[in-house]
Amino acid sequence: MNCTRRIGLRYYSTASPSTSHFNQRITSLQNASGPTKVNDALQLFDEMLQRQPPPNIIQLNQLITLIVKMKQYSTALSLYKQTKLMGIPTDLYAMNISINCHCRLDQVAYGFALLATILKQGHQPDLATYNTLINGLVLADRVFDAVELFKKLLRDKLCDPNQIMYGTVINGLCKVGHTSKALELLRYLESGSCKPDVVQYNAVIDSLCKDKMVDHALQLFANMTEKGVRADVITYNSLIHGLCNFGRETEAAQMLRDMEEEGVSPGVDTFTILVDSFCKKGSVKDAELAVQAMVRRGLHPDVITYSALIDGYCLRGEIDEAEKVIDRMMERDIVPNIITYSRLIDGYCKKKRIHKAWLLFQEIQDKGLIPDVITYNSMLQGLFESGNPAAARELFNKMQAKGLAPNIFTYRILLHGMCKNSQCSDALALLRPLESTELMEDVGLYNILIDGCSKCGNPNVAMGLFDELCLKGLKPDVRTYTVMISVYCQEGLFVKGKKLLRKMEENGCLPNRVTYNVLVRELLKKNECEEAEIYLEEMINRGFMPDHATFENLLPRIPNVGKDSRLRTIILKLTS
DNA sequence: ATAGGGTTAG
Repeated sequence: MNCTRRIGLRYYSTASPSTSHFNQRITSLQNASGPTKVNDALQLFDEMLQRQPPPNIIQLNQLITLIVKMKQYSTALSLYKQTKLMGIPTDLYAMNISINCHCRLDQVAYGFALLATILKQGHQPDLATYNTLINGLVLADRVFDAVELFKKLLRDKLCDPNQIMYGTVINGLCKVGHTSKALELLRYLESGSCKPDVVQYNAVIDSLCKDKMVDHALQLFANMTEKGVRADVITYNSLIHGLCNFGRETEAAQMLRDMEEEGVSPGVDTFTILVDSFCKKGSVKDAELAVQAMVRRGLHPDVITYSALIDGYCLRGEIDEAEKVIDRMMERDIVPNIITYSRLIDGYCKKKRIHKAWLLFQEIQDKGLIPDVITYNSMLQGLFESGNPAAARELFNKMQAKGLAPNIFTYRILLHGMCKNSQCSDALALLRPLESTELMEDVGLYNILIDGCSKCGNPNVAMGLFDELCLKGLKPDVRTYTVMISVYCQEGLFVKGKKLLRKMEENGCLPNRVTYNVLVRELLKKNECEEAEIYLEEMINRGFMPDHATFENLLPRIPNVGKDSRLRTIILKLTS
């Protein structure tokens, strides 16, 4: 204790007065928060650069790190450019921070260029340098390259990887869904001298949850605890999220109690996971209770929490309650963002209150908020469903004019809407320029088109689309097969329809309730009663009930009393 | 004494 103090004194006594003054200001900025933080840091930076003698690189690195933590990567890089212009010598820390900034800006190549600079200057990159680059590759979705770099470092003995580097690789493997590889690496770490910490476990636990293997995740969590690695709030968040995603809210709530018992404080996001999950399940009541529970702990719901509530109320059609949530936000000075409003707009559209939706859509733009693809998608769907395809088309054009790229959902909404309004040739024309893009790799889009063309009276086009999809190597799903069975039957091609029913099973795609209903209904419509009977029995044996529309076709065909028939027996069995 | 890894909305 005495010793450190003496060292500290010596440090400050040799420093110039301005150095300690700047140190103080950096420290106070590190603890600060608020909207002026970036500007304050920039101002301090300017002051420091104007000082003679120039500030040391350590202080500048500290300050720039602050900027990096606020995700202002390009600003950080421009500050380094300035220090270079001032002739202040750089160091490896500064280089590493710069590499990280380039990686975060999706410029891994620049990162590697800086590595070359380091080497050219005869310096030795360190673990942080390499790790930053590996992570940069991971961030750029080049996990394979990241793993290759890691292997090369091992092979050429360029560095001795530590926990953090293994963690980066584990995280990368998880990101691309190679959870079992990640788990393997984790186990390897456990057996070695470089023991994994909670961060590495978290990556795998989260990945297992996303792979729908929540129980495995829970097991790993237990493993980890046994090994003396304490779970943190992120571990619990992942597990609670995983449990909620599979309807295991009760266990999730228990997990929350457990974590508090273990002395890990849940954060706003922990509760928001629960709120969101209850809302999606339709129980806003429970969601509101979760909000109360968080407030009781002195935590305050944020934009995300409130947005989840809005979604919950909209889902139940309780749009008035959703509106009230906006008021609650305003009272607490929480500013709704584009996602908040998009959910409300979607709620209005689903309630067929298109006028309200449109007004809000305009209003938020007047406020300076910029609608994103999802906002537009909701509006487009709303316009189509309220019987205004022309306005929808106009909005689509406007969105493109604004430089907003439509996504696959936009096209699904648009094509569905157009086909429904007998504009399937326009729809096809719209897609022509997209033929070689990945948008046309979407089975959902084909399903819409096939169904649309057939309903517009173009069964041949529909059949052609199905062939096209198969030729492309896309995998038809239940909906594709169902629509095609319906198309074939409508065209009187019963053999083809029946063949397709068998083929879909062979392809590992089981027919569902809709498939059978469509098949039976179409056969009945075409007076193929014996065939219909066969499939009716099959569907019932598989536990599927005829739906309303099938029944309507079925009832007039029940033979009169006294006459016995299979159909009659089936129906009696069903109605008894 | 300044750098590198993890969760998180539609």
